[in-house]
Amino acid sequence: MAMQPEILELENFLPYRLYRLADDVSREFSRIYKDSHGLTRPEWRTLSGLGQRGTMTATELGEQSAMHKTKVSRAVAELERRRWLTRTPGENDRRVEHLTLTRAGLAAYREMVPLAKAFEQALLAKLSVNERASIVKGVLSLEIALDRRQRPSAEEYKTPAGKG
Amino acid sequence: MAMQPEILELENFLPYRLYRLADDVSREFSRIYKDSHGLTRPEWRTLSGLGQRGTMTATELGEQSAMHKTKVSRAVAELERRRWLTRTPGENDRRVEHLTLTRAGLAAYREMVPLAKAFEQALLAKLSVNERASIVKGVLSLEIALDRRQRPSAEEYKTPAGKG
DNA sequence: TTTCGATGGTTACAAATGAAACCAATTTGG
DNA sequence: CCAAATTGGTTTCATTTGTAACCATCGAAA
Repeated sequence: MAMQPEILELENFLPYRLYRLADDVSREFSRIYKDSHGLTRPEWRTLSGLGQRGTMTATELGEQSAMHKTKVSRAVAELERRRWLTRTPGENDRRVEHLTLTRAGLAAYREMVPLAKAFEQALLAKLSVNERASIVKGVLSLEIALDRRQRPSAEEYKTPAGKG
Repeated sequence: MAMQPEILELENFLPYRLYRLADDVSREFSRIYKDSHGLTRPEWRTLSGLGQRGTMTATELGEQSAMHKTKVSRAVAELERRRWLTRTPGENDRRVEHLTLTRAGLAAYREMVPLAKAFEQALLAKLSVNERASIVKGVLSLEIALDRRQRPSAEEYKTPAGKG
């Protein structure tokens, strides 16, 4: 075996491929909230988190949607400015603020959820049944391996609107 | 079917999970080039690309490693400042610059490649054989679905881009 | 009570990023 | 040959991001 210097093939390097893939998907998806409402990703995640859970504090939001304190803080400030959410001081603990979507915020959320789901379905629809199973299983296993998994359910990725 | 407003579960939303996963992996991996040499990701990719292919122009580098012009430009400037690469004006076309790693740049590259490979192996080693197959297959299928796949093999890069 | 250390959240500052303007060399179409 | 459009690459400027410092409140301990 020749001792030629070891070469790393960037195009086949998993961290690079994952990043690139996620970035492409995310960029594509961002149209949904960026083009329609001019939201940033942290803002979208905030809206999404509150729409999903109803009420959270900034810290909880950060945990749920994997955002740093400062991102949460700024996103919340912007959504408040738009009057898409309100802050309610905690009764027991005055440091925390309970965040809730306003009617307007909820409306925006409800408008975007179907688009988001459609996006995901369209993406998965480009794959075969086996490939769908693979990406779901693969991603989940890596999440577990990194001990970063939040919720384990994978049942939802079965099939987009009919088999095949 | 109840008419409750549609909820999106962020934790199970593929674009979000992909992004988060890639971000975690990438952040973890960045120690290898950040902690040891203070490189940024664009700088690492530049080093990696040139180490792999030998010589490229800035445009080619951007294509290979999915970086915007400006990122390439700045990364190249920094690596040049470190004397890790040199620019050679194109003979036929004086707009382009052929970039090549210096001895020092190559040394850094050779030092980091085994670490990068070890990182990838360690990551994959946390998965079962089936899970490994799944993530590889799943990622590849999505790359293809997005039509973003680069070449899976470096065999085709043997020739240094001589026209025709 | 007072003090001290943690915690929730914001802000200040520096670095990284992207869009667009820009410069220079090159090609194209008269 | 020349003017316009193109291309390779850099720079400027505004935005986004992360780190760290910061303010206020809280909980525990003395």
